[in-house]
Amino acid sequence: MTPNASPPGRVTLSDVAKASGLSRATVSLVLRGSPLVHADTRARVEAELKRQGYVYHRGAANLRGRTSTAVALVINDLSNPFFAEFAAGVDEALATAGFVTLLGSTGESVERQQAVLASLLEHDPAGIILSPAEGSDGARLRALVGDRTPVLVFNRQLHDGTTEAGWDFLALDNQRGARLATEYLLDLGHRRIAFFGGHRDSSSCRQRREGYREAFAAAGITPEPQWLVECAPTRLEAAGQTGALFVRDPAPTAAVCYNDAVALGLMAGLSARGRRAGHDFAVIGFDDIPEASVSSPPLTTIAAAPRERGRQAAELILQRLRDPTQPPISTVAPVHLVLRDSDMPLQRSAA
Amino acid sequence: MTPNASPPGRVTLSDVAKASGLSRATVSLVLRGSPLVHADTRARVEAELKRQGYVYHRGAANLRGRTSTAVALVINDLSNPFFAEFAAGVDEALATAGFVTLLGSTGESVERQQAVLASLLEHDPAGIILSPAEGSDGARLRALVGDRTPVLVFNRQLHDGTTEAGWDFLALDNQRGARLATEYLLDLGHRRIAFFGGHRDSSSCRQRREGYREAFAAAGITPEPQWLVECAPTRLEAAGQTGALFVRDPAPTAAVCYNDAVALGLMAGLSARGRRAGHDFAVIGFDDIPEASVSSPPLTTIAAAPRERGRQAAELILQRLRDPTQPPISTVAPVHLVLRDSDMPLQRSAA
DNA sequence: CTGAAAGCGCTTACAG
DNA sequence: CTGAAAGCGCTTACAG
Repeated sequence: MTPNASPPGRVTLSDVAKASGLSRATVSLVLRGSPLVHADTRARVEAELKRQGYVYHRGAANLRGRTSTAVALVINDLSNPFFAEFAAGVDEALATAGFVTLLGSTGESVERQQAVLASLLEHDPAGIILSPAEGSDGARLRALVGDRTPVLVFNRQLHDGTTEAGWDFLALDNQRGARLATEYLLDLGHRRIAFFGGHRDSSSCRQRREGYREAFAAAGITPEPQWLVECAPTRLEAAGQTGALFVRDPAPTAAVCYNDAVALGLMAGLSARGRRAGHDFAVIGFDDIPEASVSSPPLTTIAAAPRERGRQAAELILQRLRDPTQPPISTVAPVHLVLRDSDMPLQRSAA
Repeated sequence: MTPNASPPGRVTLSDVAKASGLSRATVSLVLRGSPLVHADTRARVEAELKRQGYVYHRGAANLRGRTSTAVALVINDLSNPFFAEFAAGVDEALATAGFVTLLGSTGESVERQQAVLASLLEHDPAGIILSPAEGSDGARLRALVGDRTPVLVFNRQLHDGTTEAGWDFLALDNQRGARLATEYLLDLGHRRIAFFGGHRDSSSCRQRREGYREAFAAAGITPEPQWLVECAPTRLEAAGQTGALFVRDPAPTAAVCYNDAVALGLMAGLSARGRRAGHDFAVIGFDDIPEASVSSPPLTTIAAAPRERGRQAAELILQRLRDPTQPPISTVAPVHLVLRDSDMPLQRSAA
């Protein structure tokens, strides 16, 4: 309020204590709502707190109490809407619990991930939510993080196995998602269904392929090996690989895609060949990114509710902070089919 | 490495000092790369640091030195791709400078904004990057933040004026962007051009409308008042308001939209009326969100390069930390037209 | 080139 | 119900 040239200097507990003629201990008790303090004293202190514009210094409190009210969130990249939603969910739930989110991005680089974690660790997070960069080495991560800081691994399994390493794990039900998509297409009458996109060596791709196989097995059908086409999980790569679907006759009439980016790329690839998803070829994605609902046609897909996953991840790490001794838990988050317009029954494609 | 049941307990400077037969002061000097320390001593300390798995406690250092290596980033919502990109840029630049990002989301609520700021302030950020919630009151914010913590306001002006309040300001060149879009449509032969979407009382909307007027003025044309149609800046609202464009004859043949969300909604609204953007009506957006490049048709728009803006915001706040006394600076970030397929010359729409 | 002492802003036993 | 003292993990003068 007063126009000061020099920065005012922080108001501390001591200042407030002095001005109210009390000890710092008493003011501290007021701050944390202790019932030990007399109501009059409390009122007096609170007035003084307000008057001086006191701001609690959580860092000092944490140092003294050897606690931390921060949780580090390490993700690939916020420009991926899936992770942006996830981060929003994490931040929301952490804020509600009185924690602050320390953000770090790896850009899918294992080296940057080490650097980012090292830096975040210096800020003494109570726990870490880590969506590992592709190719992350569990042992190396563990050597860096140590065993003082609990970690929740999200989405991707670490190479040497997460659960065994004693870290919690939250995964999407990849297998069930792909099974749901495949079953739905089978119900629609399709028999020649491709699994399109993704890399065989990624754990999520393996799991989704497994769900695809499962649905075929349940239907008593054996999928042809050439219906499995690999490609990098990007729109561009997928568009470029579209041709691989039609090299042999009879070609597939439908595809379960590794993710939405791939599905969107496939739809573009189909357009380029004079075909249209939902009209003469059925396409199902995975993720339900925001674009899926506004593509043309809107994409039928498997939704993973990333924001809800974020909240769940935050809850899991908070729970771990409350009870550090309970054995590591591995959670599989549900997933569901969202029907839009990119699929259709077999008849139409035969026409 | 050793399977401990009980948590290991933090390794401190004292531990390392003791083990190397030195004082804490010396170890501290090693940590910060002081040239005062003998090379041999340094080597000895560094080996011990590694051996014990020492992790620097930046919070303790900051407390002692009365410094902070955190910057708070308060935004509306990460699920908005514009802000997600912005946040990614901020985080990237802060990380490079050795700072950590404290994340907070307001969800466009002025009350939550107060709460989030209060909470972040307790974590003692060196500075704050604030993209204010709509309707934010500058005086109220300033009362909360005080004048110890520098603030960079991004994107939206505060109600009582930012610059006067002594805070730095980074804005998009809204006016120039809208002028570029309008001029381009005029060049294409359009004369009846709507300004579609946004709320009159938001400063960015006012500025964009001003750019629109400017282009008309330069062309010596007076726009009709009914070409200004308001609506909330969401896809859904925009789709619903599409009809307002065609209530009077002759109707506009083109629209400059408040933002991409509105433009996408308008394109949907046009489709519903049997029209198609880029074919018989010209549409230009603002923001260049990722969806703009994959909509159907891809959207011609004004790009604000949000990631680059994020980096810029981080640079500005870091600069302010270096020199707290320099007068508040107000920066206007450039903006440019990205041509895609949702516009077209007038002739085609006349056909 | 290295060490002893004080202190950043808090909280936690321990007295009274 | 309130206060005096010690200490969280660091850094900063000040000596030597």
